[in-house]
Amino acid sequence: MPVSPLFRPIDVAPAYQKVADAIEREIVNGRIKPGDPIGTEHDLVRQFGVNRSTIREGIRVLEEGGLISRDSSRRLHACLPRYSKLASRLSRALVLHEVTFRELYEASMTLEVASVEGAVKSATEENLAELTDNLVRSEAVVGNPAALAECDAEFHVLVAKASQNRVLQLAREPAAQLFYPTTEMIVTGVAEGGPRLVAAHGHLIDAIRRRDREAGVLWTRRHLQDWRRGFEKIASLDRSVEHVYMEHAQAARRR
Amino acid sequence: MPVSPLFRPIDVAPAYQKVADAIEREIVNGRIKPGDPIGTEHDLVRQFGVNRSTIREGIRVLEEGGLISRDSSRRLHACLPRYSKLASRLSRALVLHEVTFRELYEASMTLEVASVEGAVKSATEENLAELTDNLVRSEAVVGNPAALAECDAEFHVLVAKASQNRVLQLAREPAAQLFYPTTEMIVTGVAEGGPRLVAAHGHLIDAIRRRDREAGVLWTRRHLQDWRRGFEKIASLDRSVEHVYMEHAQAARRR
DNA sequence: ACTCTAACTTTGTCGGACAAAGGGACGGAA
DNA sequence: TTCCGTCCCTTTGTCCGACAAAGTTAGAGT
Repeated sequence: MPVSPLFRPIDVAPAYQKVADAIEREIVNGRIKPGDPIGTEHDLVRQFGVNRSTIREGIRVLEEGGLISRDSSRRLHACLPRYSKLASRLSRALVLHEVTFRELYEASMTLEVASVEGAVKSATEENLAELTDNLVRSEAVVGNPAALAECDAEFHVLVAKASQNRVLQLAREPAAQLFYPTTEMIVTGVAEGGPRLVAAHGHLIDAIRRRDREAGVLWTRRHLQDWRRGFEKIASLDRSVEHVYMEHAQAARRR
Repeated sequence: MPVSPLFRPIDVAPAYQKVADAIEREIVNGRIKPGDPIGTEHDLVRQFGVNRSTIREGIRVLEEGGLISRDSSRRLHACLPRYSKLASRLSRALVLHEVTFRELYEASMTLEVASVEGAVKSATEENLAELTDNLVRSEAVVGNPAALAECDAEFHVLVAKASQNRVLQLAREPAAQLFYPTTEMIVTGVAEGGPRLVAAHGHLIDAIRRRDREAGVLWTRRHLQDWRRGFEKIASLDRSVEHVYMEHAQAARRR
């Protein structure tokens, strides 16, 4: 028969984990706000009553999670986790899970269409200015695949931003980090790829400005189908994403 | 004038970071496969030629990133990052960014509909069996809000799994981790909420089995609109997600 | 008030140490 | 021979103390 619950389960966890959890709690529940200083390692040693090595292990955990970081003088402070850094963790995981380009393509078809729909509904003048600026820069580098691919990635980040939906912004980022690097390969291999890409961006901006949902969705679909056609000229959609693409994500994380 | 590029930039990073990067590279590019042992801390001390404290800090970074973990005997081995753990990082970030329930709702409307469409197209018999099993368990706890909310969360994970699209699975998880805990509050406060939820699940399984895309989309929309109506009885959609919901995510992470 | 320097702090790394827990080997019992 | 218990070794988590490099602060001098 079950004994009466005289004792609560004891929280048994390594000290460094408890340190990390304690600091995380204070940040997540808002008692420590982003930007607030955390104190020196020595402070934490005194407060938690554990050794500095233990504190440092706890700090590493939080740092990797993006909850705290070190400023120019290496002092600790809480901070807002950055989407691109978090997303690169996810990209890495997707690579390890050996997802296929088909999965990437189909998920992106959903996520990018939703982004554009959001942008059509909610884009501000500032968003449109950013997008237009991006378009101008894209046109200038249409013959340079690496630079154009980078512009393309930025363009879609800006579209997602224009949707004013941060959940969507975050949800699309991991796939995008793996998806858009291939753009470089495609516009390198397919001559008309660059101009088509830039033209599609132009139509998309236009649709967003005119708040024309139909057109936005249509051009997003076309844009992605272009990608697909280009990609299928160089590889099968059922190939899994390989580690080479991670180099982009890693570079983005450090940036 | 620019000097000729005689020297490459020196990679200046803390030793623990280099240790983490080196191990990460081996895992991501496949030379160390998930499940492979990493060796003891002492081994790594010898291989990298740095102090054990330094090795340990590097290990914490990788552990937090989900790339390595310790088995029952605390030995290190590479592993496939788990979606729920990664997603809880993202949920945490969303809370810190103070996203609103409206953002969560609108993003989920997209993500869950896409999941169901994928499930309608690709669900296997095994997927259907899992879903049906979940339904049976849900019916058994329809009067218990906490247990029902848990079943609901699991149901939608299973639907995403049935889509066979791991990118989508991962993309929807962060929003879901914040979204579904509210279910408990809703079915507690709204008497007919529980039965309606279970009924919707039943219709969804039916649609997936019949490969009826229209019905799948319809019932997903209804299901989410039910959530919305229920939620608006207890709070505004424009309220931001608060830290209390993180407790669920934290519990899920440790599980 | 401004600048330059010297003293102090903080971080990153190192070396060694020890208790607790687990794994493995060895020997004895069934 | 196979099973089981004990002893030893390894590994991890934690602690202590130390030091160089880089940054910060305070104070002296102009």
